[in-house]
Amino acid sequence: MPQKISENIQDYLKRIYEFTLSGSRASTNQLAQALGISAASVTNMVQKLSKTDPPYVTYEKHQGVKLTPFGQQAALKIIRRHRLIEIYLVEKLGYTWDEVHAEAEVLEHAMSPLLEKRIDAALDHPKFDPHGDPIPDINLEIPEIEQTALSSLEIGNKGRVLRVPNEDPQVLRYLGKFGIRPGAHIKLISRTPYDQTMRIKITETGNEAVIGPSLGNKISIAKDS
Amino acid sequence: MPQKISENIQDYLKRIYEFTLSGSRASTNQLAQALGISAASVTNMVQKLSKTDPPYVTYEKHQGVKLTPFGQQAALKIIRRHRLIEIYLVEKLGYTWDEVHAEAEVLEHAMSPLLEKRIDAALDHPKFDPHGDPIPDINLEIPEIEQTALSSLEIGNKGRVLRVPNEDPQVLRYLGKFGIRPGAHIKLISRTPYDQTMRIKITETGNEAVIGPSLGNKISIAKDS
DNA sequence: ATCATAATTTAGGTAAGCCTAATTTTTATC
DNA sequence: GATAAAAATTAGGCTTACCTAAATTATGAT
Repeated sequence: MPQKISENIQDYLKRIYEFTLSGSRASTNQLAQALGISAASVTNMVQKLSKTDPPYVTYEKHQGVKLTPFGQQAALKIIRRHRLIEIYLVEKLGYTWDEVHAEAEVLEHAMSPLLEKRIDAALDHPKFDPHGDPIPDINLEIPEIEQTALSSLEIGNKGRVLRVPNEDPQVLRYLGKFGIRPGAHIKLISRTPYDQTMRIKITETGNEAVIGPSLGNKISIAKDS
Repeated sequence: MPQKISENIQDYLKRIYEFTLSGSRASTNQLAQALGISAASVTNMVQKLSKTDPPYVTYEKHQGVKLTPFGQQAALKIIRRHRLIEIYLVEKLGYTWDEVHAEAEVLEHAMSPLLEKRIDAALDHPKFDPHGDPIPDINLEIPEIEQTALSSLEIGNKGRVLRVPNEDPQVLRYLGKFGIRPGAHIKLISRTPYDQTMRIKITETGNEAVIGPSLGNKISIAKDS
């Protein structure tokens, strides 16, 4: 019955997109926590999003949500803007990579198609944001990258960092200190049997860093063959 | 009694600022029209804005509103952002001067203090926006400029354009076509007695342009002595 | 000064998007 | 497969910022 929905759809869609990347559906609770609102509110909004014309999501009670193709386009549109802003702020305005996420989170909603185009052009159509996340192109195509978790690296083997988690400034500053950034070459020194904590060496800086297992799972690398 | 008010205060404050520049109070109807909402809504909001702590405006029934010093600071803060964005878009992203107002109108609300600082620095602390409007500095001081309306120029006399109206893209494109922009040197050729329509010559381009009286009143110049 | 008209305010109401509390459904364990 | 715990939904409410219609106040022309 309803037709149009507000601004913050975009936040819902982005989160749903993230949570359903792996193929599973996004749960009400997951979304509530990620969005910082109550589960009841999520249920409510999700029902609306499934009844627009066309619908943004498919929703079945107690089964979680999935994006429709239409919803996915909408999500990718906003993700493209978010990541373009991030890389722009770093490249052109001297931001550090731990500062850009929060800023982009706000700016993405205020970005016109024209501004998107100009920023894209000013950066010569960048393919990745500062954290290594791929930027959907103008047609919202997103390149598939072969990547594995840092945690799956074997001791003594080497790899190249592809992406790091992007939301927590503290983590980003920690990683930055050691030179762990997209493009950095690393080698796994050791892994404790008890808690899987890793020591890795960063080729470019010569530093060694300690990475816990949960962080290790969020850092993506390409393994050296 | 109330304490905090929403986002769009800023739009109210900006408009009130503009309408009270000349010293008079801003009327309910004026604001309603400028904001594209009903007069009743303006009355309502204005009452709220006069009851915050501290209040943004002083308001007396049927007498219109004025900004308090607090409200004026808030207005200048957003005007600074608006104008910084405008000049940034022109200087760094290839916008034309008729495109930037609408864009800035949205972006100004999404601009963090850090972004403001970076943009200000990237442009080396610009003093004017693309339309010649002064940009309040970091302390929200706004330089007073000696200026008069184009319409007050005497026939045969010369002047330098200081600012042009900034909101209507059509007008801006018209002016741009003749080279009428801040800094341009002009000479008044003639003025019809009947409707005060002026013909002016632009030194830089050699063009002649016809300017009606209402537009002539909105273009500010410095008269050549 | 009166009175029509214009401007403003008041009253009452709506839609969005959130909330808490109560209820229902699912899930996981014994 | 019963049942306790967890997850999700429904019901009912709140706030913000808008609206229209009706009432009030101000203004300006005679």
